[in-house]
Amino acid sequence: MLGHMALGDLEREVMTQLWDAGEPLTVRQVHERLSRQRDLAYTTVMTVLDRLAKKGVVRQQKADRAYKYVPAQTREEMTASVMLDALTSSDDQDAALAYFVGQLPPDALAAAIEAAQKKR
Amino acid sequence: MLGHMALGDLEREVMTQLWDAGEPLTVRQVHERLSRQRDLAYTTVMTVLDRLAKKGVVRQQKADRAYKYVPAQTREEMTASVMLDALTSSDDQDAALAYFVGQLPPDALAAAIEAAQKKR
DNA sequence: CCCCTCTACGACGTCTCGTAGTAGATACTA
DNA sequence: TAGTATCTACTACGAGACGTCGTAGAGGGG
Repeated sequence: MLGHMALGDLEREVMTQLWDAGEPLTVRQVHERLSRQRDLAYTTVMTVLDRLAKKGVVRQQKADRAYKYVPAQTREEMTASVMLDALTSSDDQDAALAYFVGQLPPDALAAAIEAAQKKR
Repeated sequence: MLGHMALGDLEREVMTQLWDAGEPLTVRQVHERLSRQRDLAYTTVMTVLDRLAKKGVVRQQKADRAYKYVPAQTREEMTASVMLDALTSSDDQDAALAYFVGQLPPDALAAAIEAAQKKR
């Protein structure tokens, strides 16, 4: 159930906070961080986090009284998932991948391959 | 304005017809082809084509009385666009690309690179 | 016992999308 | 010329996603 639904703007902002934090955050903490830039009700943030949890994009872990929320995937994994989804749900995977690769700056591609190689 | 809005299911089916046809089609022609598999009103197809045109995904060309519709991009281009969009709209392009590449079957990647190379 | 903090649940407006009907223009046809 | 078929334009409506909150209720701390 993790695949291929798009996140809304606010949902993406919330994810950004979670990723940037690097550790599980409570609703209150996310709300605080977002409040530096926007004016949002506490419950709004709660609702969004709840929906993200239902989508499987974040996980909740009970911590004391409150829940802490943590992304189910890293930023890169999520981005790569979306790309992979686009690719595999297409009827022309080979051609599409070729075209995609062709549009990439060649050095970026080389760097990515090397980085991927090193990871194994 | 061509970037990054997702197509619905029916919209995708219509695009498939246009791509498969390989030539501009009228509403009627698209409707006929879709009717082989589904039961749809003529105007439904018209609405969808119209919306696709407003999104810039297809172009209309006046032909005689009726419009003909033609995809603005090839299948591969569209798929690659979506992938590229996901990548560039991310905060971690390098890592995401590396991760993506790492998830690909190695031979698929090699084949794609070769195909892309040959194209220039 | 009262207050603060959380979560649970419901609500409402807006947009997108699937689905379609009706009206009006144009053209073919008897 | 009057009628019929064919197109586009415009409107509509229900469902689902999302942004945005409010209220209710549970549980801990003074």
